[in-house]
Amino acid sequence: MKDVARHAGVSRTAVSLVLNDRFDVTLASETRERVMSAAAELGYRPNAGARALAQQRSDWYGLVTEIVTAPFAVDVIKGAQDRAMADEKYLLIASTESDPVAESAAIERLLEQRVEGLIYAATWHRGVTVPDVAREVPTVLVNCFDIEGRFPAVVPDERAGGHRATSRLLEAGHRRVGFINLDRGIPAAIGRREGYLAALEEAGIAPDAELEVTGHATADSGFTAAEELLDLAEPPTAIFCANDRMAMGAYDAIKERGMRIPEDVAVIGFDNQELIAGYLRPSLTTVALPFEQMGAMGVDLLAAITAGESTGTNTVTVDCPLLERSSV
Amino acid sequence: MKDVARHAGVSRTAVSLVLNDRFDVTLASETRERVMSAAAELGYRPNAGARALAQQRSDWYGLVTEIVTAPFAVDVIKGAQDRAMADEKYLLIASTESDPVAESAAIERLLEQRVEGLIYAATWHRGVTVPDVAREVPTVLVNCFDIEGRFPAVVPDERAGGHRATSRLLEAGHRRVGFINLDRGIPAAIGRREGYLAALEEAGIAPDAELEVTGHATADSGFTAAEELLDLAEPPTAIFCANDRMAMGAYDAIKERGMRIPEDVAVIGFDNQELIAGYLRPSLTTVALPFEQMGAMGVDLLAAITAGESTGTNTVTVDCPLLERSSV
DNA sequence: AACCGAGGCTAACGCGAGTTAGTTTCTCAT
DNA sequence: ATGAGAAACTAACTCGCGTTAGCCTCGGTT
Repeated sequence: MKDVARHAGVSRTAVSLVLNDRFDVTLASETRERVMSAAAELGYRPNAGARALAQQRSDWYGLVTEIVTAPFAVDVIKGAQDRAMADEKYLLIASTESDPVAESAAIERLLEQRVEGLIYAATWHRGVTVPDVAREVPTVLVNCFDIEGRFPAVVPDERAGGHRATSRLLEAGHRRVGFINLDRGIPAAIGRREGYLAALEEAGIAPDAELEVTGHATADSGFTAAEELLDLAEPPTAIFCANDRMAMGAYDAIKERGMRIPEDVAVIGFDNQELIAGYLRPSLTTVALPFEQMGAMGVDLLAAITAGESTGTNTVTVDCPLLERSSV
Repeated sequence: MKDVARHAGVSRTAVSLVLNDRFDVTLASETRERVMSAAAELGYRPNAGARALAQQRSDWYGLVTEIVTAPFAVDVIKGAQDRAMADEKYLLIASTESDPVAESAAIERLLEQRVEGLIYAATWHRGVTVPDVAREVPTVLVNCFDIEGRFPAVVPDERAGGHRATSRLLEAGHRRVGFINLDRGIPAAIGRREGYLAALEEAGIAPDAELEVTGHATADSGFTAAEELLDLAEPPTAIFCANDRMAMGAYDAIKERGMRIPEDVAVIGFDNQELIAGYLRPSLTTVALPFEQMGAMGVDLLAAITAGESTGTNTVTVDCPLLERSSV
């Protein structure tokens, strides 16, 4: 900056004023131009760190997530990143393996970088305990919620998603809709089931306990669960699988019996794992978890909080859209 | 820091010396302790930005990658992140959509943050053109190489991977090994084919052009290609698919004919996309692309370069391990 | 008694910016 | 001719920290 000043024949102050578009201070437009061209000529690149020091703000948010090769994490990162960039903010990403100690350490490192806020994202929707240090700056949870309710959170609307999937099958004319749920207790299992039952009720269909089975989130367990359903005296004509992996197993079970999808049995999944849903044959209609949107929403919330526009510990739910493919 | 100094009754200089473990300067150990406890008591957290300014080094590397949402990208990030953390370095991640303009802009932003080096990672192995600005700092390419050979690169050993996959099938006793390759021209297709042919030759088997077909990286094309192979007068007893998605399609083709995997036809994939390989039934034996390792290696290379230990534009190849599952 | 060196510590400068209080020059109305 | 005010700049301080040169004290030598 000193060089630019010398090159333009002005003070360093002037350079700073010009480069920051400070029009409240009067500078001859001829001077402004001289500075601008000097900066361009010298290839001047401002030092973001020095600016952060002087301005007492870093323009950074920290994103803490269990990267564990989970395909989900990336979408959150991408959503957050894009939104942050639009706000001229940067994202410092810290990956943890959900080891509480390492997690605290990672957050402390982010705090040393003077992040203005934290986004704590989980790879699967659940209650979490956020390290105490996180309270030093505004913190927003994404795809998870604080067990003690101390932080604002952004979570997917599992119930609406389950409702949407089930309704889609009912609209297609199915009356016996099987449901392969996830292990009980987790928010996804609870919410999706509520949605399933609500949709049935709205359609005036009494729920049949026989049609509800539980898998364990794997393709194998989906296979077993689907067999169980197809073995019923009065088997379902459609199956709502609480995740795509189980749907993948269900596909095998259906095909092994020589039945066709969707003609004989319609299938709908949940999660929209592209690699599965997009490449199964036929491609899988499924409900998407809005990771990207949640990431963006997290940044928005953080921005609102740091700007003092929002506060408190409210929870925002994000809609889960249905992606129509060929299995219904 | 000033507060800590006051609280401990020493100068700020002393605090700095203590906190940085500068034992070359003599300080009474009693003083050191007083400073340490004062810092702990006040919950002092150093300002990384200020330190960076004073020391003229940021401890940051920039990681530029396209569409972070590709399942591959995460592993590179994770590998790089973990290795960087171990070196007390931080990673600033910038995602781009492989739009040259946006890419340059992203790199410029990283340079403003004074990153000490850049890692430019691609989601699929290929030649790329890196924006010129990248030359301002040490830059390493990961999973891609500079068309003009100006940058050092870390790439997977496609040939060895293809060789390994084919050999595995030959060892299992197969003599007619089909090969569903990717579209010609890309490094993955070329390398994997070379490995395939080399393995055949070593086993004294003459390559049969009939056994080599081309797909287009999708499950559907894998299905079609597999049908083509199975329709041969003398069909293969094993199929090496150049990626897992095509293997997914091949599975369907094989199963539809009532044949079993691996008893009637063995299948081996490439890429190790967990969601596919791990959940197919039977699970897919496949060759893994060492993304995590390449990310780590990228950081290592960068560290070596900035330390002046390495230089030049050499290309490092990383081995692709075979993951045994149940399809062979 | 004068000198010396080691131990223990700090004043002061610099890193690259933003910001404020002030100075100088010019113009115009009185 | 005299202010007064606007226009056009700049000196100097600050942010939080690392670093160097130097200061002071004290014990031991010659």
